Amino acid sequence: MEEQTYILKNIDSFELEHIFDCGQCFRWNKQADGSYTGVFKNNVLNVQKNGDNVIFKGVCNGNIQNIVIDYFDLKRDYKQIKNILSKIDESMNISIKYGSGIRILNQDLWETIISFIISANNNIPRIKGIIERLSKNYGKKIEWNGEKYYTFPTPEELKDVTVEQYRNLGLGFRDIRLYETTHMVLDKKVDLEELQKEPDTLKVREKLLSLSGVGPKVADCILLFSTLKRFEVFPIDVWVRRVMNELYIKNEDETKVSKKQIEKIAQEKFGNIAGIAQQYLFYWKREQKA
DNA sequence: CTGCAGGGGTAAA
DNA sequence: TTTACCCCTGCA
Repeated sequence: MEEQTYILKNIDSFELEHIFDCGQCFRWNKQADGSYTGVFKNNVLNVQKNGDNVIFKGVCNGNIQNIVIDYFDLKRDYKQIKNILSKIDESMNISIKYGSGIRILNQDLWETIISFIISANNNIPRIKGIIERLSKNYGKKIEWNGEKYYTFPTPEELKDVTVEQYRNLGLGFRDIRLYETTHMVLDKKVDLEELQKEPDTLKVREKLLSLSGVGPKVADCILLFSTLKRFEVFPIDVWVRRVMNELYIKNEDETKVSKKQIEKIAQEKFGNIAGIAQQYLFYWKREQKA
């Protein structure tokens, strides 16, 4: 594959740190020069920001411009979304200023499912390590710029992998979940192409929940961060619970705040773009702590 | 140095 | 509603 370059000029709402460190993806790594390199589908890309211009460079399976526009959700008007959300209240306004360059990536459905199964009760460095080892062992190699990269393995590529082999990669108790989900997808007990076409979000959610290792939080992450693109869902993890309690509920013990309570407030305040609001709040809260 | 809690939850009891 | 679960890290 030949290297391609694409330059976006005068871009609005696009910050590398915000996009890659807001918890939606696991395969983008910061380089010494501040740029990020990542693998998605059969593409390896380096993204660099220079003033208001963004330079995309890498090897792509297709036209780099089309691929970038799709993956980075460039057709969506985040300025308008931020306008709406920032008027809701002052906390939302502050968190949006903090993560003003966030964009929700269009990530491959299969990769998102497996990545977030791995994320359960886990921390980011370990999640990233597991995904890299999975790719290195079972994905396809792509060489670019003297470096080796590996695509995320397809269900077919994981067909013969045993539970024990997963365990040896450091999956821990998630080994069986990965095995079961892979075979449910291979056997079309859950048909990902059908899922992609299904308009009813609740039906899609139900299907996702039937997968092994997918509970409410993971299902919502898949709905929001993959090509399913459901911006109305509001994934609730410990950070989101924390920030929602601090801002709106103010319970002495945040662990006592129910999911339903948080969901209701999110729905009332943020409506059909609650998922994006969640990203601003999550990034804001998490970076403050870090 | 050893011990132990806790981490972007889930499934089974 | 409560509890165990793999593995790694941070900290007492």
